[in-house]
Amino acid sequence: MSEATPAKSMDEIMALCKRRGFVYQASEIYGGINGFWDYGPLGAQLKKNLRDAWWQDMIMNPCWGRKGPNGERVRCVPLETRIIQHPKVWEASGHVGGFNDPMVDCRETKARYRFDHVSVFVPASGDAGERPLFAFMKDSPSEAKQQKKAERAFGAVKVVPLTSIPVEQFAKVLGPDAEKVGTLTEPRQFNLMFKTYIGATATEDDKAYLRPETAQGIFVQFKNVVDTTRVKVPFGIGNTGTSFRNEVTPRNFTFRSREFEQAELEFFCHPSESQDWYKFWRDFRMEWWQSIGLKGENLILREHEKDELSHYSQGTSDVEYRFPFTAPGFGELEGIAHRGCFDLTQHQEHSKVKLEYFDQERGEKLPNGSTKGERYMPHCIEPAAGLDRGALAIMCEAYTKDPSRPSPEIMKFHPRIAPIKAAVFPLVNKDGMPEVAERLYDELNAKFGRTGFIETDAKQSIGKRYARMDEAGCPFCFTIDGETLTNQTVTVRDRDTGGQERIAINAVSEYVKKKLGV
RNA sequence: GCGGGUGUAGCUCAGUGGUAGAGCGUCAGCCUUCCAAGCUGAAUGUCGAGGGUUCGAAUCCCUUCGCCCGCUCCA
Repeated sequence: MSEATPAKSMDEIMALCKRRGFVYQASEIYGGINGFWDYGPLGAQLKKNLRDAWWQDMIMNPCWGRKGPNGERVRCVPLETRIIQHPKVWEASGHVGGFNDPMVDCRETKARYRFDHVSVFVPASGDAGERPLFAFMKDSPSEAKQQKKAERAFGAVKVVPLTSIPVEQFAKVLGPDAEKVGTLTEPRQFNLMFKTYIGATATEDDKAYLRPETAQGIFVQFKNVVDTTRVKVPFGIGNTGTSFRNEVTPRNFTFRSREFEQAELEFFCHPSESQDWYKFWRDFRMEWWQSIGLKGENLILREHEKDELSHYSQGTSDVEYRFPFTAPGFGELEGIAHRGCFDLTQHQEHSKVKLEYFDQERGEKLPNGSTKGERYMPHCIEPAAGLDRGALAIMCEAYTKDPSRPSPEIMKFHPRIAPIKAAVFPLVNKDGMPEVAERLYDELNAKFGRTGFIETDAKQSIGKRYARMDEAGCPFCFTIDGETLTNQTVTVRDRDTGGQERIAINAVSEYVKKKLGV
């Protein structure tokens, strides 16, 4: 951790989130429920602003109107797909298999292993008899240690997976770092997908899953979007919505929640252009997070190593933020993955519906001037962002402690994301100031109320009202004072500096408009 | 799932067996012409929940839940 960014206290951030109504524990009056968090009034608006910014910059005006690597405007359309999909969707996507890794625990060492990752030294030939079998993890210290023991016991040894050993024989297995035999539990299933039942009878035949990602809904509707709109590859389909994962250990405030919201774009392109688009999206997504306030060295773009990649991926990058609880490490905000044609191919195989795209602009030129066309399976670039993680990163980044100020805790939100956009205060609650404040408040609320809260408050001292706005992250406060009544000017107080300037009261709307970028 | 810590007002916390507390915040009033100022007053708790021991439990014991840290996990 560098000197420039002193560690922020997660406890203090969480306390402020509760105190000012950003985040509440879900079902708190019943004792809470592990892995679930609710947003209070300010948090709900903050997250909506984040979601709206994504929607605007990814779908309605993708990449701020910038041209893609093909030299044309980036084109995207929205989609809203359901949390519950046909169960076969998750078989095709690989989630049913992948979300069911059986695990074994060691009763002695308390270690937990993925069942299919554990190997065992057994005699090269014949039965071990009453002698133990020596379990180990490949490429861990246990490998050499157990091999030594096994060779002493059996002479020649061979390696077999633990999955090939009948559970009845586990009593003979010596765990990787155990002293006694028989400490491994039988393999247990960990279902990372939430299960539910469709229909009132709720039998096993009615089983369905709550989606672990929004992406599959997009792939499943790819053909409908192509057939019913005038989109042409390359283009993207965006979808925001709630997903569910039965995390083994929900941890770190809202960072690893069991219910969370994603904003995913699946961008479809010709295989030959896919690398260019991958790089394009990777770089834009990094720039986008920076543009909404995650500036500085706490945000990084990290390209995955080859051995980190999924078997189908030809490249993945993460936008990562250094949270107080990950520092000096980073936590993932968004993954930008080159998924190749894996998903569409999988769904084509499982559904038996052709999902290939017929590209009329490709292929050899015909005498009449048109082209012959080319049929291919589009490749897909997937920028998949976590909105709750984004909101959390924004809150952590915004949280600033300045003991030199009378109100030491300040949320320095980017104006575009700030849940409270502006506040209007009469300096004192008399002499006609409240009436002027009321009129200005009405004007601002009518013009900017759709972007967030506009506040007004005449009670208590002006310092206290400014302080409250600092903690809530309101970027500007407009104050009506004695001078307003004579020359029609107000003061603008800047949240981050506490500095003030004086502007004409009829210029306030324009000022806010410009600062909010709306 | 394991181990450690923790849970008292909105927030931070004190309270080790004998009437439930403080600071800050919140609210009301007064005051106040620019930064949590001052004065007066007020509200707020099944002491995380359940059970037990005891004449009596926030306090001791058991169970359970949440949160934090470490392990484990993270397709």
